Amino acid sequence: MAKTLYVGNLPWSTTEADLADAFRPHGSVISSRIITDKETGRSRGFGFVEVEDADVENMIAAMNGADFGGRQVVVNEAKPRQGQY
DNA sequence: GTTGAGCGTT
Repeated sequence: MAKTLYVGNLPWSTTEADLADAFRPHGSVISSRIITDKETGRSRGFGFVEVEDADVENMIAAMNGADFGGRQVVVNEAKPRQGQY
């Protein structure tokens, strides 16, 4: 099983690989995604990380407020999206 | 060559 984490306050240059690298040591990362602007292609400054259900709490505790590229990232459980059930 | 509160694609 997996859950999705919302990651905000990211530097503009952050990539999905950077997210995965940062979260991997704290739990099982299924996938990572950076939200980019459809019109400009630039990063919106936030992303999502899909991790194992059992590691969600540990991931948030370990990464929420952590220093990432010089900025303190915000990590929370993502809101449910349309079409999940 | 910019910005900074906010929840994403099939």
